[in-house]
Amino acid sequence: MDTAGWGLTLDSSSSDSFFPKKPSGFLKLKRDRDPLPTHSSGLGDSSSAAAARMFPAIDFSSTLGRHDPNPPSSSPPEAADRPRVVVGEVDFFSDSKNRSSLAAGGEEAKATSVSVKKESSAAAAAAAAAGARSELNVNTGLRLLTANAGSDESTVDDGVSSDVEDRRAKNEQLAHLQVQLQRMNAENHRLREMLGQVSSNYSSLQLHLSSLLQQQQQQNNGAELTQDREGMIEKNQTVVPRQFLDLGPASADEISNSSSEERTRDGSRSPLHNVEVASSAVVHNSKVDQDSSGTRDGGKRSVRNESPDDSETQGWAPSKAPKLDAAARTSIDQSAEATMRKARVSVRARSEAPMITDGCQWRKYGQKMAKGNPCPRAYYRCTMAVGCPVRKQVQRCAEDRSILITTYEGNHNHPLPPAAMAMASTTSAAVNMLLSGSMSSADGIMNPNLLARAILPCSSSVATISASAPFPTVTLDLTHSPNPLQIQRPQPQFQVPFPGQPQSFGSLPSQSLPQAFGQALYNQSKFSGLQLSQEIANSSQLGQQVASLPQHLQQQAAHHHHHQQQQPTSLSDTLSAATAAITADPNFTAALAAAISSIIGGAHPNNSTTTTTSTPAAAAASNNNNTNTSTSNNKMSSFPGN
DNA sequence: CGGTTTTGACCTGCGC
DNA sequence: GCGCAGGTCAAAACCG
Repeated sequence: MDTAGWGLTLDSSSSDSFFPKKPSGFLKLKRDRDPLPTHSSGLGDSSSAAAARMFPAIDFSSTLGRHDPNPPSSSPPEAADRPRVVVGEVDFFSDSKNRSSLAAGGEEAKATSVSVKKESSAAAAAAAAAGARSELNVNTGLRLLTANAGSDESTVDDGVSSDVEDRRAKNEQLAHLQVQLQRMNAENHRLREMLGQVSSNYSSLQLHLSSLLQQQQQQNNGAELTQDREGMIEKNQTVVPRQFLDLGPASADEISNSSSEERTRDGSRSPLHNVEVASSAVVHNSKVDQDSSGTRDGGKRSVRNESPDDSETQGWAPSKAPKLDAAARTSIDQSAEATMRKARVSVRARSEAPMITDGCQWRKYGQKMAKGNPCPRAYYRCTMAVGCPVRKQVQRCAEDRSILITTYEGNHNHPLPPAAMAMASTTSAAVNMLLSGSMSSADGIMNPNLLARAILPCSSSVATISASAPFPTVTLDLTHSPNPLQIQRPQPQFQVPFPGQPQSFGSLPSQSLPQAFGQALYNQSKFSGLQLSQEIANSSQLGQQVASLPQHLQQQAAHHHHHQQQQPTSLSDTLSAATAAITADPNFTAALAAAISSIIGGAHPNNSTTTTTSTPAAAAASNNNNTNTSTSNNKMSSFPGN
C-alpha cells in the first residue's frame, strides 16, 4: 500500500533507521509535495475525501481543526479507518471561517483548541485499542505541532492570515521534509559505502589468508616431496594459493593436449566428460607445483594469470604484467583477487531462447566467432548498476545447438532483485566455493565428483571444476537429466541443511532449480568458509572472531581442521568428517554464516586494505547478507523488478 | 532521444 | 617477429 509507505516516509524523522519502502516513498513524496498547497487550498471541498485518502499525511495536518465533532457517518470501511481525515479537511477551514466570520463564541474556539489535545490523546487511545496503524498517530502528532499551532493562535483574529500561516507552516514542513530527504539520501549513500567496505574487507581477508598460505608455502618450498599419495595430498594442502594461481596455465599444458574437446567453453563434452575433466585437473594439480618450482611453461603462463592483478581497480582491463615469482610475494594478494575475479561459472542448459533469463539486465557489447564453434559467442555486461563488473558469455554448443552455454564472470556490486538472486548467488557461491575450497584444502580440487555432488546433490555429474579453461571454471550442467527442470531425489549424505529452508532438493518446485543451485553452492561456500575461518584463526589475529562460534562447532571445525592437517588421510575421510560436521548440527551452516558475518563485521573498522573492485566472495557474502540485515537492506535503493 | 545491438577495428597474450 | 585467437572498444545502426 503506497499511501501507508508515503505517510511513514513523511513522518519518519524520528526513526531514521526504520524506513520501509523508502524509494517508493521518496518518489511519491517528491511528486506529491508539489500539489500540496493546492490540495490544502481545496480542502474546503467536501468532495476531497478521495484525495484525502490519497494524501493521508496532508490530511492529517488539516485534521487538527477538530475531530471531536461528528465523524462521518457514511464513510466507507477504508475511510472509517481514518475518519478524522475527511472531517479534518472540512473542519479546518470551517473552523477558521467560523472563528473569523461568526463572532464565534469562545466555546467554539475553545472546542478547537481543546480538540487539538484531544486528537493526540484520542489518536493514541485509538492506536492502543486497535494495536495497529501507529503511523497514523505519529503523523497526527507531527502535524499537530506544526500546522495547528499556528492556526490556533493567529487565525482567531484574522481568517486570511490563517490561510497564510497555514501555508507558511506547510512550507516549513516542506523544508523540513526536504532536509529529511537529504539526510536520508546521505545515509543511504553512507550505507552503500559501508556495504562496499564490507565486501572489500571480506575479500581482503581472503587475500590475507592466501598470502599467509603463500608464506607457508615459501617456507616449505625446499622440502622434497615424496611420490606417494600422502605426500601429494600434504603438498596440495600447503601449496594451495599457488596451486590455484597456476591452475589455468598448467592445465593448458597438461590437459588441453590430451583432450582439448573437454574445454569448458567448447561446451562439447558430455556430462560424463565433465567428471573426467575435473579428474584430470586433480591429477594435474600435483604437477602444477612442479611447474611453479621452475618449469618453463609454468612460470611463463603464471605471468598471464597474474597479470591482471596489477590492474587492481580495473579488473577487466588487462595490463602489462611484471615478471613475477620475485614479486609474487608482494603482489600475491592482488594476484589472488584477480584470480577470483577471473574465476568463472559456466552454466549449460537447454534453451531455444538466445539467452537464459537470469533476472539481470545485460547489454551486449561484443560478438565473436570462436574457434571450433560455428555459433558466435556473445559478450554481455551487466547494466543493472554503473560499473558492475559482471560479464557473461553466451554461446551455443557446437554439437548440440539446443544447449546454451552461459559463462558468468565476476560478481555484482549492487543489490539484486529476487529474480536475479538465484543465478547471482549461484555464480558467486560457485566462485567462492572454488576459491575457498582450493585455498583451504585440496578437497575441492582433489575430488571434484564429491564436490559436484555437494554443489548439487541431485546429480553426480552436474558440476565440475575445469582446469583446462584459461581461468578456473565451475561448470554446472543442467542438460544431463532427461528433463533439466526435473530434480531427482538427493543423495542422502549430501542433504545440506539450509538455514531457513528446511526442505530438501527433492521437495523443491521445479522452477526453483536456480535457487537450489544457489543455496547449495552458497552452503558449500560456507562450508569452505569454515576451513577458511579456521586457517585464519590459526594464523592471524582474526582467530578471536572465529571464537564467536559456538564451542561445539569450534571443536568440530577444529577437529576437522586438525584432522586435515595432521593426518594425510584419504579424501573420503576428510569429506566424511566435514559431512558429519555439517549434518551433525542443523544449525551448523547458520552458525558458520553468523561467524563469517561477525568476521566481516569485525573487520570493518580496520579497513586497512581498500580494494575498490568487487570480489566474488564479497559479492556472494554481501548479496546473501543483504537478505539478513534488514536495516541496511532497507536503506538500499531497490532495483526495478523484472 | 536514450538505450541497445551490431560490427569492424583494435589490443593483448600466446604459440610457433 | 608474426600470426592467431580471445576479448574489448566504439561508432553506426536500430529500436521503442
